[in-house]
Amino acid sequence: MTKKIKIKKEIIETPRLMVDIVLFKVIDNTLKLLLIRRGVKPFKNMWALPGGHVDKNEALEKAAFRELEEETGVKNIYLEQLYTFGDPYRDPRGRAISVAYFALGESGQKFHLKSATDAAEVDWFSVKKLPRLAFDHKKIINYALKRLCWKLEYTNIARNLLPKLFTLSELQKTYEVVLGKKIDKRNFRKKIVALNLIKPIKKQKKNVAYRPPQLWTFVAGKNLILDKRELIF
Amino acid sequence: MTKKIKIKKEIIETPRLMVDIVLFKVIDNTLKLLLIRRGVKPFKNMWALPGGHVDKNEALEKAAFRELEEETGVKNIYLEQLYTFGDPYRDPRGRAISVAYFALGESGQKFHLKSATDAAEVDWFSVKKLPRLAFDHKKIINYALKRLCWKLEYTNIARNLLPKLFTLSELQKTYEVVLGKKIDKRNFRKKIVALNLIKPIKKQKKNVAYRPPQLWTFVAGKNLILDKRELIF
DNA sequence: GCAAAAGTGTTCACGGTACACCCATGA
DNA sequence: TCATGGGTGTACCGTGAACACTTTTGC
Repeated sequence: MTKKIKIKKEIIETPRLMVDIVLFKVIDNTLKLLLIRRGVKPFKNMWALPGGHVDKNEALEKAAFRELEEETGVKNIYLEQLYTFGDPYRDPRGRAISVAYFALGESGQKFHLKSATDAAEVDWFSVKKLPRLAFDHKKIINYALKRLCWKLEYTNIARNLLPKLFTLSELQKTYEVVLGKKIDKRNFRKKIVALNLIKPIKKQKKNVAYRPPQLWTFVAGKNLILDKRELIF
Repeated sequence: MTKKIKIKKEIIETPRLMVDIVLFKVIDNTLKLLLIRRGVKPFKNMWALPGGHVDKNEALEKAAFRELEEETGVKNIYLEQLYTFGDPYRDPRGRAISVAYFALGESGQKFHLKSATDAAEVDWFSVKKLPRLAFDHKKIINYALKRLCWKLEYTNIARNLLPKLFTLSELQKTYEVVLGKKIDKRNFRKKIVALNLIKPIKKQKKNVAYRPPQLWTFVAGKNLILDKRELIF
């Protein structure tokens, strides 16, 4: 070890700080998330969440965006902080805490997945068929899944899972896939429309071999919490 | 091997990791929180949240308990993680991120407040009359207040603000003080009792100059999320 | 005309809210 | 007997859930 390290150690012995990102996306009517295959030790060749170290003067969120793009090529997504995992033994290399981020990609959006030195492979996995995961990433994912389900029901976060224009059936399908349950079509439409979060646009979807559906778009340009739960964030 | 050392070197360039604690308690029918007057620079003599550095191999929650006790003498409280604040310029000494914790003390509980070298003074402040605060602590407190209001309505977290035995009026008062609004007595009782979270015990409160009230206690030994919101955590 | 998804209303149960009076005790 | 907080019930409204048929298009 160099002298520099020694000095730093004396000043403040602080844990390493990292970010990990759980990126969800609905693909083929399935809720999927993005994983990388680790190209380096520890857990080499095992699947893990994209993530890495926070730079000395880098905002946490920026580190999350950067690591995601470096390791997977993904950018332009919705991102919010999830929870900070700090178990002293969660990383075999030594103490490291991870600020986990929760991210959503638009259903239609094409990502140009690319791998990197430390991410030998990148791929989408159904949340129902996850491989064994490195570190405590399984725990982080479970937490993210709960957050996603909750936010879908009590916020307009679905906007980040859908393209600008969509049909009510597509919206409903998104809810069903994420929540893992069937929803009554009439009740769903009534409720969603009553919330005034989406509005119909003049166009209809064309060239479908059945009655052309109305296209809708989200009204507000930002993410909202519905009713009293505005208190949460 | 050389490579390994190189990685270590990079890792050392990590932000400092700290914890801050927002401890709430109801005193004299007012929602208060615990602050320290800083005994050291920066922000010397200014009021701030209790908190400090996380030790190299210390769990985050443990660091929060430790710092709180060291700086204020307070122990045996309810604690949960709130949010991680990581703005690069939040600390004038240089990059530091803070994992904020949210804590609750029992209304009757006596704390032996004591000051320390870095906490020259310790005191409770009404959330409505807070002094100017060091760092971004005002922001952290606002966030904690929202979390508290929300959790009070959708979880049984009130258990941590009250002593083992309490009257329904005391419970209602706690809700009113935290939420900052009057609640109808009959509706409150109906709702609370219907939730089956509390049960009456045989004893009544004695030596009061009016009809002696029934004493109640929380049923479950742990903290719960009510109804569908079990999804959140 | 048929396949395929779009679109549409009513009924019922339950939880939230508004609202006012009598009760038990100590002084 | 009075002052003080304790304790109780009913009526109304809005939201959530259950449930089935007609419509519009492309082929």
